[in-house]
Order: sequence, then structure tokens, then C-alpha cells
Amino acid sequence: MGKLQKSIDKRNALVKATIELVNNNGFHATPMSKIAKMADVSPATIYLYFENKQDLVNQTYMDIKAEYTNFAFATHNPNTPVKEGFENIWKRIAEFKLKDCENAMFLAQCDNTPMIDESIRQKGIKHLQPLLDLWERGRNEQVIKPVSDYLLYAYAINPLSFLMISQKRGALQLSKKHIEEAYQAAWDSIKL
Amino acid sequence: MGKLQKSIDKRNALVKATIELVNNNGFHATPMSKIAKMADVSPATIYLYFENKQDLVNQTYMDIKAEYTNFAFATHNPNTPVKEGFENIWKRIAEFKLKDCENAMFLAQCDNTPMIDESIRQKGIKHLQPLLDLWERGRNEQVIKPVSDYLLYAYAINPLSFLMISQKRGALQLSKKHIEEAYQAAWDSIKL
DNA sequence: TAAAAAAGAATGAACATTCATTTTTTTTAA
DNA sequence: TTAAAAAAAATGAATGTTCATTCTTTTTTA
Repeated sequence: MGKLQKSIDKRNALVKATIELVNNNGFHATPMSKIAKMADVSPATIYLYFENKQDLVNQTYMDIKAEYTNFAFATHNPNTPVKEGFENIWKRIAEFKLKDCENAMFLAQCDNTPMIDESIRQKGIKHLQPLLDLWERGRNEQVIKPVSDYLLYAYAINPLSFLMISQKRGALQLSKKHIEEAYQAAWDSIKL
Repeated sequence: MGKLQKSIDKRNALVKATIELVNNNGFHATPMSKIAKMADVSPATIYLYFENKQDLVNQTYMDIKAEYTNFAFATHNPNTPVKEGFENIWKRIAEFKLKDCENAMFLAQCDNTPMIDESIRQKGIKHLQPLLDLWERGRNEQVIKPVSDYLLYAYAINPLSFLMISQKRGALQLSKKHIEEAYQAAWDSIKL
């Protein structure tokens, strides 16, 4: 195993430990020493890979956000009809949030608290552009309600985060049928 | 001013300071010393009113949750038709979240992070019973989709939290028209 | 063998909570 | 009614701990 691979592995271990610990305890209740221990590394080593704790969390956020949107848009074709395109993206997002729950929980926590630097969060939003483009087309074709992106996002996408958190807490177990129901609710809320 | 009133005032000041500071910095980045300073009280005094920091936040959550649901259901009449009843409750909730933004933000943060003891959060959920009853009736009358309360909540109510947070961040300014659009999306997502 | 990477221990700041006093309020007795 | 005494409430200053970060030494790699 080369030096580079070893470095990548170590960085990945740190990111992974950060996600798990922050998910369970929150940012400020997660000491660097615990992150180090979980990643099997000395606390001092973290500072070879990251500037400080804030930077570690910012980078973790950016990493996972990119992974998330890559997955969401991997099968997206900008030329398909709006309805079909939306269903595809929505289901990819649902799949990510439910299969890759740890990562999605982390993103949700970052987006709902003052944990991440605001400038970093802003950058993360840009990754969603393909979905915003689709919605713009949908509005033009009068397939989607003529309302703002925020509103569409609030009803079509954001509820998945709530369902995911509820599932993580053990409040419910989302089956294929539930996903289909959720998709219908999402589409009903934004379609014209 | 009697002794009792003075105590109540002091407790209220502590609760208010807690909300403001936790909203802006999160639970763990809010020191007791700052809460004390903002409430114009010695740090030691907090411990006359609350057992410890966790208890302070738990009690704050319970207080605000009760205030929220009282407001939401104040004008609710269990005998009105489902659609009308839902519109009324929804609009009361929207009003609370947008007018009493500080309090609503605090609840959202509590519900989206491991900040509050889980047992306390569970208690808070019970306050929503009138809405769950309405939904049950709606399902029986085939006015509302035959799906779980979690799903209905995720689409009909939770998006308001997202919109509220976005507004607080300055991403958008919710007008009467936006509220109406949001209501339509909420109803469209759950109606049969 | 030199340079880079990693380690563990050390440092100093921040913090929740407690402690020893002081201030305020209430009670008692003239 | 008043003022002294007792009780309660409030305070600011410790206390001891936890933690992010840095420093010095050791280990690994080139």
C-alpha cells in the first residue's frame, strides 16, 4: 500500500468517524480526541489533514454533499420529460437518504443548525442546479406550479429528511410502499 | 412587585436568553455564563431555578412546545369538516412559525438534533393529538390519503420549518401569497 | 541518513457547577 | 409601627474538568 493510499485511508477514516460521532452527539459534544480514537490515529495527526475542528467538519460536509448530489443526478438526463425526470431524481434522492442514512443524517444536521460556516453551506447549494433547471423547465411547460424553488424544495424534497430522521429514531420503518406514497405526495404538492 | 412575580420574571428571562443564544450558536456553544449575563443574573442563580444546563434546555423546550400547540389549536373545533379544520390548524401553525420565529426556530433545532433528552421530545409529540385525530377522521371519510401520520406530517406540516429556517437565513421573505401557495402545496400533498 | 509523518504528552483556555458571602425579604417581638 | 433577627435568594469568585491545539520526540518512508 503506497503512502498516498495510506493518507487517503486515514483522511477517510477521520471523515467517517466525524460523521458517526457528530450524528450521535452533535458537533460540540464531539471531542477531537474521540474522533482520533475512532479513526485509530493520534489527535495531533488530525491537524496534518485538517486545519482545525471547524475545517474538519466543513470538509466533511462538502465531501458528503458532493457524494450525495453525484448519486442523485448520476442517472439524470436533461432531455427527458419533466415529470419523468423529476421522478428519477426524487427516487435517487430517496434511495440515498434511506440507504446511506448516516451520511444523509449528517447533512441534515448541518443544514438545520449553525454548525457549518454559512459560506460553505452556500457552496453546497450550487450542487442542486440540475434539479433547479428541471423545475424551471417544468414551470415554463406548465407542468409544475409557478412558485419559487424554495417552495418546491420544501414540499418535494425536504420531507424526505424528516422521514429519514424519524426512521433513524426508530419511529417508523420505511418500506417500498411508503416510498411510493411519499413520492406521490411530493409530486402532488408541486404538479400543476 | 411581589416575590413570586419577580421569580417568574427571572425564570422567563432565563428561558428567553436560552432560546436566543441556542438559536444563534447551538446548545454546546452557549455557555451558562452568557445565558446568565443576557438574563441579567449571576450564573449561580440559574441553579436556583434549574437543576443543570440540560434541565434548563429541556424545560425551555417543554414551555415553548406547549405555547406552540396552544396557539395552533386555540381556534380548533373538532366538529368542523376535515378540510376546513385542517386549513385552520395549518394557518395557525404557519402564523406561529412566521410571527414567533425565535421560538419556532428553537423547537426546530431541538427536533433536528440530539440536544434534547429523547423522553422529553416524546412528551412534546403528545401535544399534537388534535391534529392526529383530525387526520384519522379525514382518512375515514376518504378526504385524506390513507397513509401514516408520519407521512402526512412530513408533507403537510414539516415543510413550514424549512421555509421558516430559510426565511430566518434571509434566503427569502414569505409574503401572504407565499403562505397561500404553501398551504395549497400542503393540502394537495395529503388530500384524496 | 535525511526528511516526512505520526505519536503522546503538555498547555492553556473555556466551561459547568459549587462555595462562601452578601443582600434582600420575611418574621418576630417590643 | 418599627427594628432586630432569622430565613431565603442572589451573588461573584473559586474549583476541577474537559477540550482544542501545539510541542517535542519517535517512527516510518524515501
